[in-house]
Amino acid sequence: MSKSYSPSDHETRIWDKWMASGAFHADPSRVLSGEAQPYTILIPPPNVTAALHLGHALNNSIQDILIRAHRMKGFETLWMPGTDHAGIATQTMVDKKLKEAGKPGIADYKKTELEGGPGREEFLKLVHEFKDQYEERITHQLMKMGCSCDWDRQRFTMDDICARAVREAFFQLFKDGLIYRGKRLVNWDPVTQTALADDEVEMEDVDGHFYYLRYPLVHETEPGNHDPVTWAELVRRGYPGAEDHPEDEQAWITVATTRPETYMGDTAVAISPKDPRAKAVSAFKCELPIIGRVIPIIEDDYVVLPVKYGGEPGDVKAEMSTGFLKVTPAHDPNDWMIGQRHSLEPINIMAPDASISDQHGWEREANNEGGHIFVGKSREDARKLVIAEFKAHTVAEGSEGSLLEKMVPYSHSVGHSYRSHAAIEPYLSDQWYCKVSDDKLRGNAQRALEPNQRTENSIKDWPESRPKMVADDTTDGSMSFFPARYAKTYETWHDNLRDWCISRQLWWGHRIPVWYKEYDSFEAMESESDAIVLGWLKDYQIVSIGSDEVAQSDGYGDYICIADADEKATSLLQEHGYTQDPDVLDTWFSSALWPLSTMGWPDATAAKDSSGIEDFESMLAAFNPSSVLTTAREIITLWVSRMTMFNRYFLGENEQPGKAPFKEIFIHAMIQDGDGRKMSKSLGNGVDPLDIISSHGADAMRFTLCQMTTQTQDVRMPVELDEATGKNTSPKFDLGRNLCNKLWNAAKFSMMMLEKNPIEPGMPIDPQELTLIDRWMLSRVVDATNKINTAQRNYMFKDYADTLYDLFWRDFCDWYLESIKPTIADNPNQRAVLRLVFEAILRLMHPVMPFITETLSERFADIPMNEITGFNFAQTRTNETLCQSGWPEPIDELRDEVAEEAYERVRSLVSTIREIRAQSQVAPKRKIVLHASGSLADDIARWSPLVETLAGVESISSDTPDGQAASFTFEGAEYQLSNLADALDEGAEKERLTKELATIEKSIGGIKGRLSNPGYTDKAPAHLVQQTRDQLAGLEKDRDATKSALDKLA
RNA sequence: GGGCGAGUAGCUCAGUUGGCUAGAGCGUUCGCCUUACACGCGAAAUGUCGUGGGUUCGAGUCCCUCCUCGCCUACCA
Repeated sequence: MSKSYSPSDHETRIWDKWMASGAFHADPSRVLSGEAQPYTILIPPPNVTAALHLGHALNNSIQDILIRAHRMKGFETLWMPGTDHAGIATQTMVDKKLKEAGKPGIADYKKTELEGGPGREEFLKLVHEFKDQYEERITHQLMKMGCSCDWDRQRFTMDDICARAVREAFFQLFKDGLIYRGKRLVNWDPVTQTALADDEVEMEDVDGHFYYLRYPLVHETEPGNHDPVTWAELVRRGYPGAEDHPEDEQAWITVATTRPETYMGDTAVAISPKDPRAKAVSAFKCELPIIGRVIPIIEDDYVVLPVKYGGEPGDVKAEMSTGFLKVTPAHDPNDWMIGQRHSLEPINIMAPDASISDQHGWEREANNEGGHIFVGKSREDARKLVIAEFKAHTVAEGSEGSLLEKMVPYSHSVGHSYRSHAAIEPYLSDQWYCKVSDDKLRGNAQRALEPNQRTENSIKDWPESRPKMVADDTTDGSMSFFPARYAKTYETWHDNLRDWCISRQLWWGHRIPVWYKEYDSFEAMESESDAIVLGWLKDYQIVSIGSDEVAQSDGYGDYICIADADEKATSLLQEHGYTQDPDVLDTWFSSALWPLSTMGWPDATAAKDSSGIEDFESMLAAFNPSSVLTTAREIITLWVSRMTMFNRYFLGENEQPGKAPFKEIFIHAMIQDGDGRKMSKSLGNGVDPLDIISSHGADAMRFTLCQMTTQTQDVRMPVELDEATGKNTSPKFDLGRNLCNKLWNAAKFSMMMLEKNPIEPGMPIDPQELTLIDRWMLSRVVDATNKINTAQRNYMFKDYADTLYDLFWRDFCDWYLESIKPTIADNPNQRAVLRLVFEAILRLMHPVMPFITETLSERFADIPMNEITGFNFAQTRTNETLCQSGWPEPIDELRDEVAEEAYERVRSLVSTIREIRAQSQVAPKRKIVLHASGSLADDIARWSPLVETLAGVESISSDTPDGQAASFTFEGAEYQLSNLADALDEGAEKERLTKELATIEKSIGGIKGRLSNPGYTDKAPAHLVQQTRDQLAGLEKDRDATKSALDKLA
């Protein structure tokens, strides 16, 4: 074996071996027949937008650790791999790449499409190419990391099987009235020109201003005619402060806004009914300057009173507002609500690119309105122009002051697209919604939570629909978060849930399976849609809607949704004048179906036929619900919730909700750089997993990531630029690399020992016949195995890694291997223990460090193992490879407290001697003599030759040393070491003992203080007090022995 | 504004229900190529456990106050 471990020499070969062995392939029949318990993980499908980063490496390492451990424990494991089409992200990315390459972008293809050419199709071809490329890259990365997914079953969220699930889900929800179309304000991304869901909007702080705009007050004499209202009139009506203005001039009110450019869409000004000015002005109207539109003044409780009139001091709105609120229903969600309450017609003043437009709802010319100078301007330019215009004009000719009363700097947070980063425009449009607020979706997502993780309020609002039937019931109350605190995030999200906008104005994604046709009259629509159902579509399950709010507002329209529309149905619809909705579904709609679609739902036979995977029909029954979902916390709302709602909804039967899609959800930390910043491309602080694999090896990376995975929400990884390669790396990975190297060498050394003196097959060995050190080592393995099992059960990955490290490095290398050096050659039982313990260590390490352990396992394959009674391994399908071999399952009786205690004394004695050697500067190779008599001499005789080997002791003498010697205390008695040097430095020896004495005295002081406190002796548990007394007694003995040694020197 | 998390050695982090003199890795110092491993071995130094209070015989751990940082969420009058 080479001097050090070189990962690249082995990883590829080992990977190929695993793939050839079929070790990762899940067999549902073993689950259904009861041969094995299922253990399932669904990969959070990575976006095909980019290569995997370190966060993915962490996420997938964790999943692989869990999967490999359970495989070895005898579970039938399925790790379902796949990728996500990531609609908006991918489409944007491809567009960007095309433009960078100087090729036509999506705008050009859209133009072609409008001209009747094949724009959409052609563009999608390019996206598919991009997707194929990245999917391959991602798959390759996962394989390099060692991910033991069932690669034969890999899915993509837009493949045939997943697409069928999407169509069926949409159909069912549509049929059940849980999908509807609505005309309302959505989060509009003007750059990508699509609607976004609430959680795709990121809030960012923006420095802006409050603009105070004056709107002149008018009487409307008759529609289209109005006269100015004077301040004198307001004075008469008791408007506070009106008397401060010239009485014959036109009066105005002032509105405060951060978005003056939307004033063209104002349809009212609102005032609180509690405002003392309300009565005085509500009979009047306002005239929008420049445009000339006359709008009413309405009273609405939503409006906050300014501080002056009784508003809460400290409330930003009360502090900054004037009490008059401009109402722009088409461009502000709150104004939309006010508009609904007061039946105001919204006026949309923007084009989809957020430029000011009079072609999208603002009938400027028809209504003879001004403001043409704003048309065509971007939001930003329009704002500047509005401000300039207001500044340049006065309320009426000759009046004082401009229409722009003042500007006040104001910083607030504004929604931005998580993709284009453009400011979100609340925009009025027709969109499809999923009624997730329905109890059958939201309610059952809440009920899925384990009751101990739910809040009282939530249990009150959404009581369980039925009690748990059996212990492992996977419906209500079956889903737990780890760490538990994340259950709260999940619950709160549902508490505030609004209906989910599922349509996206994109090309890349699942096309909405709805066809539309317009009719001249309601009767025509009715009769034809009846005819359709009975006629040319009679072979299909269809739902037709001709009377929802949008359909009616558009005239007479009919929407048809067909269950699993095939090409024939599609062409029939086209023949009859129906066109398919051009929009696609939100990516998360298909992601939400991941636990179902990957298992072949709704039609496993079709899935079998199209994929050629014979056992597809058994998958759902065998592997849903999955065991655990491993993901990052940002996904709780986007994904976990939706998967839960859909799984329960679609697997429900007889009005009863179905099972939750997973039993446990593990939320892992996010990796940040050394300064606590997110790793990102733009900051250049990202670390590429493949770079680490090539510099340190996959196992080193995995161990380090595992070791970093604590229960906190963030972990930091200092990033450094490797000058040699020009790539980012982190010194943290050295930990893993060093461990691998140590393992390699320990294996080399063990093998050397076992080859020199081969193990011979024999009868099972009784652990009681083993030497102290062997019983100790076995006991340590038992202890570590228990700790690791607990750590795995609770997703405490750092505990797992630390336990491995301590067991292997500290116990096995530092003490066991060093201890057996003198005896292994002559003790066949010891060789059996070495072989077995090393095997157990390899298996315990394998889930974290699969490549090196498999490699070493190959090397050890020919070295026989003797059975040690009670040291068992789990039953698995085969032991052909280490990754399929059984997990250590030693019986508890191998935990040997006596051996642990005895060896602890050896270690303590050895450490004491080593300390003296170091302090007295004994030459490292020099052998010394230990003088000990009495019971310690007997013990050492039994422990022999451990102390000699470990402490560099040549012999143990029961005589007192005749010449120079160093004294030390051990367990309260005085002993000597001699032959430390050719001549002992008495001064140094005295100094050492004096220092030692001071340390002991200090400890005694502390302990005496505690014992002299009556509160302690009276109230603390008796065993603790006794322990303290024993400790004091021990220390006093040590003190006396040290003193006597010191006296002898003097 | 609401919620969550973090603040422990120079750095990255552990520290279960309060209970031996607060730990690990890296880094640092000293000595070593001691029958695998210098990616190593042996030894050592380094802490007012963010602040201030409280409960207790006893607090890194429980309660309250405040400070700093991060994340989520709400808010464009």
